[in-house]
Amino acid sequence: MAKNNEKEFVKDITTMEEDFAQWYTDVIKKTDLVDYSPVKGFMVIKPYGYAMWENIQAFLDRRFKETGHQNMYFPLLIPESLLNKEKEHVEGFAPEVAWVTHGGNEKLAERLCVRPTSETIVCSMYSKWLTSYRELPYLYNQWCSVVRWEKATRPFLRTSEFLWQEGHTLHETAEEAQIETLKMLDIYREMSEDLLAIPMVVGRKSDREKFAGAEATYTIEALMHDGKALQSGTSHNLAQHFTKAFDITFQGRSGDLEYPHHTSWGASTRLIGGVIMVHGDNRGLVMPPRLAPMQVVIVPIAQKKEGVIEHVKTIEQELRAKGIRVKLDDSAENSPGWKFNEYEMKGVPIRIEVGPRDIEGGVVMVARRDTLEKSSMEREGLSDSIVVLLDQIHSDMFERAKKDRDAKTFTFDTYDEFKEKMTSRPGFAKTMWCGDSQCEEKVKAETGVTIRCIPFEQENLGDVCPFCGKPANQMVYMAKAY
RNA sequence: CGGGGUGUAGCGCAGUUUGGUAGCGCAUCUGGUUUGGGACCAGAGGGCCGCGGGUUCAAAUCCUGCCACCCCGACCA
Repeated sequence: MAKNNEKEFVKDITTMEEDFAQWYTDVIKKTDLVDYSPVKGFMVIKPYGYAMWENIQAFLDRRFKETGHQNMYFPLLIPESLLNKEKEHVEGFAPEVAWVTHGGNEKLAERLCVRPTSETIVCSMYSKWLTSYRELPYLYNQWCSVVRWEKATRPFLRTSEFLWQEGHTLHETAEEAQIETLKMLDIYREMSEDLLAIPMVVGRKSDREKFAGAEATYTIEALMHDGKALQSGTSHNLAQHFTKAFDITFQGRSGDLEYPHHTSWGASTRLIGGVIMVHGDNRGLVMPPRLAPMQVVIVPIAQKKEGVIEHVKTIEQELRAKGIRVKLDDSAENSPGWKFNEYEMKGVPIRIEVGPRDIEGGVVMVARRDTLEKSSMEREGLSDSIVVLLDQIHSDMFERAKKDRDAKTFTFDTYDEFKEKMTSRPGFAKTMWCGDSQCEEKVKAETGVTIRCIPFEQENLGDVCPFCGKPANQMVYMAKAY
């Protein structure tokens, strides 16, 4: 058998080393995850991409419900007057909202914005509903899409419309709201690690980077292959900013009227972009097994030979009975070689090849997408072996991603060293920081690097801010961001 | 909003410099042989060359206006 030739396999995909942005575009197009629509920045998510989103939804939705949340649905359109009620919020979002100005041919008396996020419409409804502390907490979530008129768009990473979920909760006390904020952040971290196999840096946003209208924003941040960071989920403690602006009150235990404490949290289809850029390689996608729409593909060899199809069908049924998402590709149109390449590009975690020789020997050939290793396995007990292997692939992928992230994480002593390292080998920079927004702004203006996160897991790297020389008592992660 | 690029068959592209029958690869269809890393042979179909105006005997090609998308920056999940 001919040795695999790298060039032969990547003919359709630009290599990451050559041009990372082009690699990303090639991968999503060739693997049929999305297509561009007639409207700039709006994309069609095709079945293979949407199945990834469905698996993310299923994981999160289950965890939301396990933690007491219920789904509901709020309207797409928000009157301008509502959007304007919270000052910081409207300043943050006004530049990028889409407006509806006409109904049919009639000009509307008040224009309506297409939701960029739903805090305002949710709060206006909550203010009608809430009366007593006995009704708290409000634990609601919605699955929907939002629109933000972006100037520069990339499929999944930044689109003008994106799918997400947004949770909106009300609590009697500040302590409860803070607990909720962190609980939901932790569900995002758990989803990322257990489903996507992506290690996250977890912590709080600086004031400059926090959500418009939030008291505090918490975030999970992932590092991509090219050394840029991706904000992958956020949870906001909104305190009483919105509940006061929208006059949401309840009669408390003491009998006095009180404002509830408020949280919101969201994760979007952007996560799919993260999966591609954390795990992908020059052959295309590498799907983490629990997220993969297809976990195993079976490719029969010499399938017209007597008994081959019948044999692979028994394997298919056994795997399916174990709850494995399996596809048997017995189409006659394409050769086995074509199928190998196709499913490799699509990132299917395990490929099983079965031909007359294997049937004879009571084995199958099993190829791992993540390592590209190919070995033979006993036909007897195969489905159990595959279940174990899928879990092994998940943890190997997680560990590999973590190693890659750690290798791209660095410390430094001087601002010049920081600039040099950010240019020559971009990634996460760990550093002490003074806490001054002006210092942060200056670094961003000069280098394009921002504070991604003030991590919960702090380390003591000294007591001076290397950017301005002022005293510093907190460590931050900095990076260029998507 | 600045800089760059691209619009030609379902997809990817050549042809534009120097105007003269609209091409190539893949895909599709027909028949046959194949199948352990993108099979082969023979045949077939498929086009408002982004849109509008102009120059010319003649425009994918030259001039002009517009539109769209992609990439890189500034702004943002």
